[in-house]
Parts: sequence; C-alpha cells; structure tokens
Amino acid sequence: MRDVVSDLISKNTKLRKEEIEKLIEIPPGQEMGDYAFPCFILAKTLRKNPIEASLKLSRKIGKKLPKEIQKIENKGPYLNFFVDRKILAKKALAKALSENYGSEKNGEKIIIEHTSVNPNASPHVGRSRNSIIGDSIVRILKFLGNKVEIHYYVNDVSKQIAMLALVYKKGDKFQDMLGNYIKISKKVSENPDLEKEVFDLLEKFESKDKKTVSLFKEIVGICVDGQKKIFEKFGIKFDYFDYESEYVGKYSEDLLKKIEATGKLFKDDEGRMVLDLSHTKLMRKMKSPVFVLARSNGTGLYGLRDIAYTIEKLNKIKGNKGRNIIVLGEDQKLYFEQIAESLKLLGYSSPEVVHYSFVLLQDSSGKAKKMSTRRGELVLLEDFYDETIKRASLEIKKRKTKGYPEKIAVGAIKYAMLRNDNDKNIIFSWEHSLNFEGDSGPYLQYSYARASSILKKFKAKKNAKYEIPELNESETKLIKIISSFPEVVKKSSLNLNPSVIANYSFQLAQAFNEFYHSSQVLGSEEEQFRIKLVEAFRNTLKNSLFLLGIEVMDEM
RNA sequence: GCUCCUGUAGCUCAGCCUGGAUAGAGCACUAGCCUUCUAAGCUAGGGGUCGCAGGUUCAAAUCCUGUCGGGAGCGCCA
Repeated sequence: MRDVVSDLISKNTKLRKEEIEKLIEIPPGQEMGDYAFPCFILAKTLRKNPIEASLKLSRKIGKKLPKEIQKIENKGPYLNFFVDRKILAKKALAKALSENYGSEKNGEKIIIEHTSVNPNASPHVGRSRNSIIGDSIVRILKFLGNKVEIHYYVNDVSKQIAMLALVYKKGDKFQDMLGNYIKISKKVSENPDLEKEVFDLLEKFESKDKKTVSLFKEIVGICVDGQKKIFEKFGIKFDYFDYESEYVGKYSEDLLKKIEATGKLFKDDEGRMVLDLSHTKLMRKMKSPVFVLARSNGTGLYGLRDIAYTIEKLNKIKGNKGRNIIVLGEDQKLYFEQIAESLKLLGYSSPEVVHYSFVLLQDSSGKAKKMSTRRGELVLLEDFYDETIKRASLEIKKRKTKGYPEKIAVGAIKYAMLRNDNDKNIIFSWEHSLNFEGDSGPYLQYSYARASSILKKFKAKKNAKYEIPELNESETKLIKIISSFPEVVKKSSLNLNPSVIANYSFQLAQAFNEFYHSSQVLGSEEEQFRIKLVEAFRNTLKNSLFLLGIEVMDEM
C-alpha cells in the first residue's frame, strides 16, 4: 500500500520514488489517515511555504485517485492519505493466513556461535542472555530461509576448571560445582601458593599429562551435560560443541608462525609473544595496543586458540558466500577487536559480532548491582525457572484451565531477556519478573489462547463466503499491525536484534485484545470475516513468538 | 587518565540508525467493566524541563560538541 502512495506522489512531482519512500510516514493518529507525506521538501523547489505546497500537490493528485486510495486530505504542511480499508484488509489477510507468513528463501550458509559460557557451573541469568539472544537470532535467520549451523565453544582450558579440579571429588554432581567454585575461588584469592598450584595444574593439562587431562575431561563433561540439560528445557539446541583444548599445542604453534610472518609479532621484555596493534584503532583504546598471544614459557594463550578456532569457522563458509556470527558479552568488546585486527593481519575478514549488556540485580532499596559468580551474588537460570513455574502453576490452578507451567515459565523468562535492546542493561527484580500482567511473555501466550478459544468454538458453515465489511477502528489497527510483520522480521535480522520482534509481538497482542474487547466475533454479522481476522492474528503471533523461541498453547 | 555502551513518567522500557504533526507502552496509583468468544483482559484518569549546557536546522528525544551520573573494558584470565 505504501508503494501505491509513493508511486502516486512520484508521478505528480519531480521527486524520485525511492526518495519519497523514505519520507512517507505514518500519522500519529488514525483520524489523520494511514500515510502522510510531509511537504517541506517541495517547499524549497516550489519556492512556496510548505502549507501551500501541500495544497498544490493535493489539487494535482486529487484529480484522479487510484482505487486503493479512498481520499486525501491536507493538514498543514502534511498531505494525508486514506487507503481503502477493504482493499487493505483483503491483501493483508491473504498473506497473513499462509502458514509461513513473513518467511523468505534466502539460502545463505550461516555459522553462529553463541552461549560459550565457562563450563564451571550452572549458568546464571546474566549469561543466559547470550543463549536466549543467540537462539532467537538462529530462529530468525532460519525463518528467512538460511542454512544455519550452531556452535558452542567450550572453554575447557582455563584457570576456572583447574580450580574446580583441585577440589573435585569423585561423585560430585553438576549441582555441586557452583558451591565448589565459590569456595575455591575465595581460598585461591587469599593464598598465592594455592594459586601457583592452580597454574601448575593448568600447565600439566596443556602439556597433555594423561591423568590431568582425564580429570579435566570428567569435570567439563559433567558441566557441559548439566548445561545442555538446562538449555534443552529452554528449547535451545546446538549442532556442534567445539572444545578449546583441541587447539592447544601444534595447531596454535603453527598459527603463531604464520602470525610471525606478518612482522608484527615480537618478544617483549618478559619473554611473552606479543602482537603489535599500534597501527590500528586500538592505539587509542588501550594503554598499550598489543595482543598477548603466548606466555613467557612459550605456551599459547586463550586469544591464540580463539584465532585458530575462528579461522577454522571462517574456512567452513569460504567460497559459498556465507556469514559468520558470534554472540558475545559487552565485556568482550575490546577483546573481540583484538581478534578482528589479528585476523585482518592474516588476510581474513572477521565475523559479525552481536554484543549484549549485562543483567543487573535490583535490591530492595532499588539499586542495581552486577551479578558475580565468584561471590555467589547471582540468580541461577535454573532457580529463576523453578520459581516461575511455581508462579505459573498457581495461576493455572486459580482459573482451573489446562495450561503448561513449563511453557509459560520459558515464555516469561525469554521475553524478559529479549524485550530490551541488546546494548542496554537489564535490571532484574523478582517482583517484576514474576508479574505476568501487561508487557510480559504470559500476556502474549494468553492472547494466543484467547484467539484459539474463539476458533475452537466456531462452527464452520458449508460454502460460507465472507465479504469484507466496513472496518471498525480496532479491526483496522489490528490489520495494519499484522501486515507489517514481514518488515519487522527483516529489520530484526538486519540488525541481528530480536528485541524488535519482542516489541512487535506485544503491540500485536495488545491490538488483538482491544479488538477482542470491542468486537464480538461469534454470532456477529461479521462473523465470517472476523474469524478470518482472528486466524490471521493467531498465525502471525505464532510465527512472531516462534522467532523468540516462545511456545504457544491453545489453553492456559 | 583513555575507549565503548547507556541516561525518556515513581519503577521497567519503546521511539534515536533514516530529524517533522499533541513524546508512547507496561507496572504501581485512582475510578469503572465478567448471566457475550478465558478479567493473565479491557476502558478512563493523574503523572514528562526526553540527565544538563551549547550548536546545526524552517523543525531536535532523534544529528554534532561539551559536561555530569550508571554499566563495560584498557599486557602473560577466559
């Protein structure tokens, strides 16, 4: 419909269609029409004030309106267009009733790495933001027809695992890891000798001491399995688990030689292998613009292995025009730039990166603080999940319906993690998170259930045809929002930002609830049409929630 | 000290990329609506110097500069 308007204007002015497309806006209120064209730009060329320019344009256009445009109206410097609502509704419904509404067939190969939490404990809510955002991006990209491969990079070569290894006892379970970790962290921070022991153990692992390797593997195995189970509850899956330890030794030593060939690698005063990045923009972002790749004893560091790993991922899509995406916390911004510049030196392009900010805990006084695994000041994803299930079960019991508390809990949590823009901190409070009213996951699922309930009670008549009636305000609003779904999906994929879809879903559900309240469906004169509208809504919301990883149910 | 992100109603957030018409939601608060499709809902109301100060522009929450508050980071952690 926007197309019709821009076409019309371009025929009657000297402006190019693409130019007009950008200028067209949606008026603040429905009574002002469906599209508006601000005439300030015409004022200049016509040498008239914008109000006169608008009048002149409207006289010219008004002579012959296409059938899609019902009327036009001047309002100050704006020219407002009222589209024919029946044509609008017909077009929108036809599209929105198809099952894969909003999807495309792009066929690009995309590798995405997300989650990659330290395998030392159960993930906390802050880190889960990585997985939830990552999973949603996967869904969006797949929905647009791309071939997506999901990777989890397991950081099994770390001080954290070495610390766990010091206190690990046979038979320890995943649930024990966090407690162990907090205990040993405290001890290590107070005792330098113990810290040395930790590093010695890590070195043994890196030099592939058999006993140490099997001990590390055992611990990491328990942790990865435990994490996998939790993510499964959230419907988050991975295609590959890539272990950092695979890149220890020869693999990274070879890489180091290649990096040396760039002439930017040097040994510093203390014997470390350091990459000089003073020629890059990191010059002004770091105290000393270098990237330390190996310790003075010659063993490689995390960054080196990460470069090796990233190159491997990049090679997988080489030649077939693929994309490489990685989801990282905001604490990794500078680090990632170091990786990117290193790759550039080696002649590689760097992956696209999605950064997200941390989840802060709000205490009873209203102040927000960051979570800390080491200090044990955190909310575990598992605990959050359990509490939310309790709350959902209570609600279901109250209204004696059939609902799925697990689905509601996952919906509530995912929505809470996705509704904010990626680079904004999320302020977590139990009170707000357990409130299922208004702007929340359960509200969205509830709207879906309401729609389902209508469709279930509807008895289809044979050969029933529907005419599109005069639309009331809530119907018009709902149809407009439904019809903008494909644009919203595209926008969120372009920015790799699921919050766009989260916000859209809420607007969509809200428009439906307004419609639900104002317009009786069953038994009304417009029953046939309204049923189609409800179907179109339900289908659109289902697709939109699917992209967020939120499941729907017919009853709750 | 330097770099990045962020500041919009009491609280939690949209809008900023791509400048335009009275700055939108939710929670909380007040008053209504269940013998019509699920009240996890809807309607109405109060509540805003869009952190602050400059600048650009016919027009700034939106762009630029500065400044203050919050978050993240800046050499053998991952």
